[in-house]
Amino acid sequence: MTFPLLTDQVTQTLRAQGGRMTAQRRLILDVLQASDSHPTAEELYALARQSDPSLNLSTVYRTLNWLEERGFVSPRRFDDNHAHKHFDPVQPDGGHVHHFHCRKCDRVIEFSAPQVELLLEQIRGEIARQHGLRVDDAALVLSGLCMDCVAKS
Amino acid sequence: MTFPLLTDQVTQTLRAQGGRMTAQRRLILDVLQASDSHPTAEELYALARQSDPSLNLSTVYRTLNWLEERGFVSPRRFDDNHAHKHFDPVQPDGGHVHHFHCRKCDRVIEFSAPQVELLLEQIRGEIARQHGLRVDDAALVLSGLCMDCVAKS
DNA sequence: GTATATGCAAACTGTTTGCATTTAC
DNA sequence: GTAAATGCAAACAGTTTGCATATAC
Repeated sequence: MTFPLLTDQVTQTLRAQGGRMTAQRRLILDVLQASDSHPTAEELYALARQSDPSLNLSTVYRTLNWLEERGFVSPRRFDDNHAHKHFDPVQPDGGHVHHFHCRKCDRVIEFSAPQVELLLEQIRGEIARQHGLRVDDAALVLSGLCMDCVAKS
Repeated sequence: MTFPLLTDQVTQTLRAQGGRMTAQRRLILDVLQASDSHPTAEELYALARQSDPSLNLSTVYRTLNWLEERGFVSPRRFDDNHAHKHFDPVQPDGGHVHHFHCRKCDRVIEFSAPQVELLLEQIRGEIARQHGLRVDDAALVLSGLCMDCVAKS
């Protein structure tokens, strides 16, 4: 799951926008590319410091933000600790609610449809079989434009 | 999407575990129940303080954690700001990678299968049609036990 | 040479914790 | 009366920012 072109692409963008390819950025990109473990900023920092102990954590954050703004990396959140959480009441019937997040107005819309549940069940089975693991839960987060924002555009 | 029984259920559990139903807890539960906006702890705090300005933020956190531990509320994370992020390289072909999160060893396993993509496509269409919105992206996070942890148990 | 990045320390946000006081049972 | 919950302040983790210094172009 590595993309040998990442550093090159970034260098191009950098050039196009009057930015500069520094040793730190190159290092961070290398580490990012070499890693398939979804590192957090801190983990990436620790890895990169093995090569350059003088690297600063804020440089890592600045670089990651820069990369994210330009679509080179995408943030994911898996762990429930230390995260900015939203709390929903849990459904008494144990049924599942999934979410749609409008990227324009930030609205969150819940949905749950039997057909969706059925399809998800197939996916869960598929993945469980393929990887030999046990799937207990499936969280689906769709994103796009909600009805209101679609109407406005 | 409200469950009138929430406060009652919590009271029962509380009783069963030697806990106490306080005015603060009742207030937090009421606010949680009345709200369909997926409030964060801070938002919930702000809402609840309208009824009881002496309510403390740490009480809100403690109550939410208590509720979460007992399965009464479930945390969700939607916003990319202020969250504990994991960074992945974005795939150049725009293809999709989904994730499996082992709740025991915290390992994250990527997967992407054409069948899954196909099923997700159906879900996206279904939801888009049902709600009249535009779905640009679908993030699927499965969780359970990974192969290693299954083997160990 | 100049604009851009860096390192460092200090600030900031969201969350947790220790402890004395209050309160539900 | 006693164990459990609260309020408060202080600590904590992850992230951002201001500023002087260094460096890519």
